[in-house]
Amino acid sequence: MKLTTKGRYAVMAMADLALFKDKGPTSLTDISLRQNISLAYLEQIFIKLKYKNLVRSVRGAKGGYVLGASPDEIKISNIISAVNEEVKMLNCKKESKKGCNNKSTKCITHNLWDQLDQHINTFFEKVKLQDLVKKNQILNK
Amino acid sequence: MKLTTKGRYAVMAMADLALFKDKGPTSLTDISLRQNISLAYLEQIFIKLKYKNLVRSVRGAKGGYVLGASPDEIKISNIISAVNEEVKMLNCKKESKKGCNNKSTKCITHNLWDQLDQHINTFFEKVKLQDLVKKNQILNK
DNA sequence: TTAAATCATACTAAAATAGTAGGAATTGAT
DNA sequence: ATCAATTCCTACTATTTTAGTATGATTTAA
Repeated sequence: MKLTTKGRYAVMAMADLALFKDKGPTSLTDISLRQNISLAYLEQIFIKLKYKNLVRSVRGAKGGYVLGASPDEIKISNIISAVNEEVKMLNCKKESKKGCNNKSTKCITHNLWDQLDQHINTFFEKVKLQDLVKKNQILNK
Repeated sequence: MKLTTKGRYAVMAMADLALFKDKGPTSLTDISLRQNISLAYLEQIFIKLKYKNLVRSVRGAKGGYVLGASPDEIKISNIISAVNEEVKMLNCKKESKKGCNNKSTKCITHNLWDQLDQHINTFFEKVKLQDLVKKNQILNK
């Protein structure tokens, strides 16, 4: 599981889009200024968001981005996984050369990381964009 | 929140210690061989584990490390936080220069990361070293 | 005395992260 | 038709983190 500023930026930007969704397309310049994120970096992030249909783009002057769905339909997990291609915390198969071979004591902790991954994903599955912009409070579900 | 191989190595090594806890001190050389982790790297990790009293060292020949408490008293969260000094996923105060100032839209996602952090910690708080080695104990008796 | 072990510190290679840079294409407004 | 604002695209780069090496000192059972 990757949880870096890129994912955080993506969520912040999406929340920003949600906040201003009734005012037409929001330009990355605006988001860049409001959220204090480099414009060029935002552009890269939005390419990925668009690819996953989380946003739609409006090109040209007065263009920008709009949400690809309503805020109560977009899960945080969707956003995170859109910008960080890797979702799994640990894949023993891929690390087989490093000693983890799914048997014996070498992979004692395999299940642990697997469960953690599920745990985090579950968390992000439950929280919608809507939850972030509504009173800035995330409800316990 | 940092979840890297260092934390994984630490948990693996502690699990290894737990498995062999009835056979006197376990040397890092043994762990290194069994878990396929560089010896010198393990040494650095164990300095930190020892500092947090998760292990006790026995110096000299036939020495090694023993658990600082019984496996059912050691939480995974203790191990992770011992080797990765930073436990918090995001601290807005420390990032104030980057625009997050705990107010307005700039910190929309603050609560989200805060809750995620709690969520992960809760998970690691619940799992004990004992839980990891239970299954494997049969195999190694 | 010796070998096996921890302890301590400094250095380094590799990878990931977080950007920059420089343009090309599109389109609303004048 | 032109211009400016915008997305789109690709490559490059600086910084930081991670993971690992290297070297040697200290301790202690045999």
